[in-house]
Formats: sequence, C-alpha cells, structure tokens
Amino acid sequence: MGKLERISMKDRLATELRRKILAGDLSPHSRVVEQDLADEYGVSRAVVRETMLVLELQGLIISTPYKGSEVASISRTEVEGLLLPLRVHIEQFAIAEGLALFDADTFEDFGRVLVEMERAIYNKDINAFNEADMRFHAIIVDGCPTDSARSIWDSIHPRIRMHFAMQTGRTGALSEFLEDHKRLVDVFRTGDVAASREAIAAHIIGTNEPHLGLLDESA
Amino acid sequence: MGKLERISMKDRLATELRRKILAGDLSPHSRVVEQDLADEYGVSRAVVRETMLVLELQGLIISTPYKGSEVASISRTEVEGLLLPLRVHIEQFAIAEGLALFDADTFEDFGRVLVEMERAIYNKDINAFNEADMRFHAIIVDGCPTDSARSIWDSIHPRIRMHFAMQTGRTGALSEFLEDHKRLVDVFRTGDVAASREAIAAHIIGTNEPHLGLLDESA
DNA sequence: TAACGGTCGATTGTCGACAATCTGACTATA
DNA sequence: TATAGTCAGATTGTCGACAATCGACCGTTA
Repeated sequence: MGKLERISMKDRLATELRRKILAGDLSPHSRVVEQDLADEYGVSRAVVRETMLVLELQGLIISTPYKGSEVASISRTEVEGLLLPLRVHIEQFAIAEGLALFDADTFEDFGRVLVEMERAIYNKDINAFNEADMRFHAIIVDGCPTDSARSIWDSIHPRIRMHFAMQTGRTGALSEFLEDHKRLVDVFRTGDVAASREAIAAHIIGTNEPHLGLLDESA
Repeated sequence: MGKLERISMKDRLATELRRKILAGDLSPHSRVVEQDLADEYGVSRAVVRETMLVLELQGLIISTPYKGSEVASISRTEVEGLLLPLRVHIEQFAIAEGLALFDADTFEDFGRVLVEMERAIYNKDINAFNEADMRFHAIIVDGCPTDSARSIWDSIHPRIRMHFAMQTGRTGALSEFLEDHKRLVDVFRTGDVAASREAIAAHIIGTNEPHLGLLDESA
C-alpha cells in the first residue's frame, strides 16, 4: 500500500484550481466568486477561502478586500527578470544540498517521469507534458534536505508555468525537450555537483528562452 | 488624511504573531493551538486558521494535518545558501525596475526610516531597529512596479530576520549599520542603477555576514 | 508481563448562518 | 440636467457549532 495520504479539501481544491488556471480553463482577469466555487465543488466557503488564500500567496490570483478576487496575469518582465532567476537559484541550491543523496529510488522516479513525458508526446497532450515537467523538477527540489526549498519553489513555479501556458505553441519542440531532460538525468548520475548545477541552469534558462512563437496580448 | 486602510483581522493577527515570533516571544518548536489564539485575541478560529496559513506559507510555522502547528526553526544553511541570495536577487530586480521611479516622496520615506533607526539606537531597542530595517527594504521592493516582487519578498524576508533574531547580539554595531543605510540612500540618489544594485548586494551580504559579535546569550 | 483493543479528552477540519462592506440603480431636489 | 442621498442586491469578513481525527490512558487477555 503506497501512500494513502490524508489530503484536506483545501489542498485538493487548490490543486484542481491551479490545474484549471494553468490549463487555461480560467483566464487571467476572470472573476472568482467564493460561493460559486463552494457550490460547484460541494464544499463550504471556509474551505474555498483557505484555498484562495493559498493561490493568492502563490501569485495565481489577486484579491481585494470586500471586492473579490480574479485570476492574476503575469508579465514577461516578471517571469524573465524575477521568477526564472529565482527558480534557477533554488534548483541549484537543491542540487548542491541534495545531489549526494540521490539514490536508486530517486532515479526510478526520474525514469517514471520520463515515461510520462513520452506518453504525453505520443498523445500530443501538452498539459500532461507540463505536468510531467513539473514533477521532474519537483523531484530535484524535494531531494534536498532543506524543506523550505520546496515551499519557496511551490510559490514561484506556478506563475512561470502560467506564463508559458499562455504561449501555447511549442508542440514541435517537445521531443527535443524530452531529450534535454534525459541528458539532465545522465549528468545527475555522474554525481558531479558543479556540472549538475551548470546543467540545470542551462536547462531552465535555455528551454524557457524567449522565442518560440509568442504574440502579445494586452487586456 | 493618510491611509485609513481597511485591515482584516487575519492581517492584523498575522502581523502580531510575526512580531512575537521575530521578537522571540514565541520560540521555535513551541506549540501553537488555534483555539488558544482565538481566545487570547478575541477572534474566531476561522480568522486564526487563515492567519496560520499565511504564516505557514511564509515558513514561520509548520503544521501537520490533525496534529497541530509549531513555530519553525531556521537553519543556517537555509539562510545563507538559499534565502539571502534570493533576497539579494529580488532587491536587485526591484532596483533595476524601480530606481528610475524613486521620487521626492520615496526619499522622504527613506528619511523617516533613518530617523526611526536613530531613535531605536538611542533607546537601545533592537526590535525597533529591526522593524525599521525591514521598512527600509520594503520601500525598495515596493518601489518597483512588479507587485509580485513584494509578495515574494514577504515570503522570504521574515525567515531571514528570524534567523538573525536568534543571534541577539549585534548591539554595538547598530550605528555602523545605520551609516550603511545612509550610504545606500546616497547611492540611490545618484540614480545609477548598476552602482545601486552593487551596493544593495554588498549591503545585504555584508551586514548579514556570519559573525560580528554573536557573543551574548542574555535571555 | 506484553500485546491488543476500546474509550475519552484535546485539537483540527468542515459547515452553515449572520454581519460588514461594496456597487450600481433609483429618486429627490436645486 | 446634474448632483447628492438612499436603497437593495451581491459578495466578502467573521462567527459559533458539529464532525473527524489523533494520542494517551486503561482494562482485558494470552
């Protein structure tokens, strides 16, 4: 019996709403009403409020007292100037602290995620691929004994994903993207911390390069 | 009339608890019970729960489902390897984006904070000094048009303060610390972004250097 | 004695209802 | 007409109560 974790409604709802936002089912600036969500998911408003608080602190929604909340919009400056560099630093730190602790289980986890990616490519399911990408990096961050690395990462990563989710088209490059992850794992296997830190930075900056086709939308 | 902001109980309570934790009134690993806080501050548990959620996402307390919460403890590795570098990057970003927008009002704000510092030194009130230090850097982060800079900064900075609050003794160096801030403002006045970024990095890393006198243990 | 199982108090998770506040529309009045 | 005042609906802020869960205590039993 694997996990059997007890997960609060708040956390489940947060995961679900995050998924909807990142999948584009809830667009930026769209209004979010507590009671509506409570009715839709059959939970109380208290749960919804705690969920919204989490998403707000993660920067995915913005709420103003007595007025309401809406899905946040992310600017390119914010992502490229602030969030991506922070993310690079977090993952480099996690590697510095955690690479030596990577064991067979860890690499099995990586393997499973790589399989997920292949399946996502086969199904041409971008959201599934992004989910897998997220899990891949989560393994890295979780591999480090300093718990707060993960919690800070959690509060930064969703916005980055949201930004790139807007620019939908990088379908063609997915298999190249998969190869990139495979090469990363190979570097990790060597146990070389410096090389791994270098590789993860290149990976994050490189694959998120401005580029592919983005067209701006001002609202 | 200045602000007249409407502040929710949740936010007021969060500020108060943060203050208590940072002042050492609540020590790491001490247990925190929702109902007790609700009674003590005359609010409902719902408010307390939302407050605790905020503090948890800011890394100041740790809570496990159905078991309870306790005040977090911060490791030196976490602060020096992760939090401080992240903070440096955030403030550098804020300067890059916001320095050009600093106006007379901004420098008046800096001036007021410097006065607070002087008063704190005169009163030998370390907590007051740290409060002022916090406000000083908050001005920088708020000066930047990208709102999320502040929200991320909020989720990182308290833990750094908590760490150094543990090492109580740097009383003697306070006036030197004040001078450091004055020099920073002078650099900002020149409007030189590169120099300002350099200065803020040196300031943060330098003044948080391991060491000055952590010699005393007056509890 | 040591292992098993049940009971009970303490604490957190969830809920529905009431209070405070915002927004927009409507009316009265100069 | 334009402006100020008032009202009603919608939405968030807060509250007290009930349900679920945990941990410790305690008796039973082999």
